[in-house]
Amino acid sequence: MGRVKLKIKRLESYSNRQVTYSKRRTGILKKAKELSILCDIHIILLMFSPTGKPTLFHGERSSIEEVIAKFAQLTPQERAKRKLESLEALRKPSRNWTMI
Amino acid sequence: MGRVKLKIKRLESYSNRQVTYSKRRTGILKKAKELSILCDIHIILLMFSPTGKPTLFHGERSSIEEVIAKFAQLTPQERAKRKLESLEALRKPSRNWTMI
DNA sequence: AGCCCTATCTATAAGTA
DNA sequence: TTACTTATAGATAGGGC
Repeated sequence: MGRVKLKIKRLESYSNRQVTYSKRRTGILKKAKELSILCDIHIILLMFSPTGKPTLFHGERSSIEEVIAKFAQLTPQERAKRKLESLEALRKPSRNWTMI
Repeated sequence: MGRVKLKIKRLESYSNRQVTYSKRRTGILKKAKELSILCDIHIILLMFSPTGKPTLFHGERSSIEEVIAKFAQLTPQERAKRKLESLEALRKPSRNWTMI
């Protein structure tokens, strides 16, 4: 969608990967938000920049735990039992996150 | 991106939400795949159709467990210890999933 | 319920300052 | 580099089968 048609393969230049990530991150986040609103659905988008910085998007209706539990088709009982223990770390503050 | 500019709000009609979901799902999956390849990054996209059918995309380099563990900044040791127990259900077969 | 079409809107690759 | 611009490629809303 630019001046030139890109081949979809790993960009050679690191700085190019950063610039492209930055631009496309904005775009895909917008798409995820629009989709979640228009169609009233649960959605999770989790991605890492080339430098390793994570971005998490989830719809307004749901936390990441809820969506993943839904995906795993856990019953509420199972969910409570397991407590989605491994995901609790996601709630720890003071991380280099972008949470949306 | 169509004949008319859509207002980004919940679509009134259920059938319309389904149709729009189907179209935009294709689009956002393509974006996720392109981003993961171009920028050589980890990414997870998990979404549910209006009927509740889940779709999971993850880059070729990583499983959902790996990406989420990375996000949670678990060490390999922690990861092994916890075994990401709650996510094991994701591996169960014969679900109504689209895994990509 | 899909699957094509295409006018129209949107994202973005390079370019520019 | 940090934005901003814009020509162009890409996504999609509504319509037709």
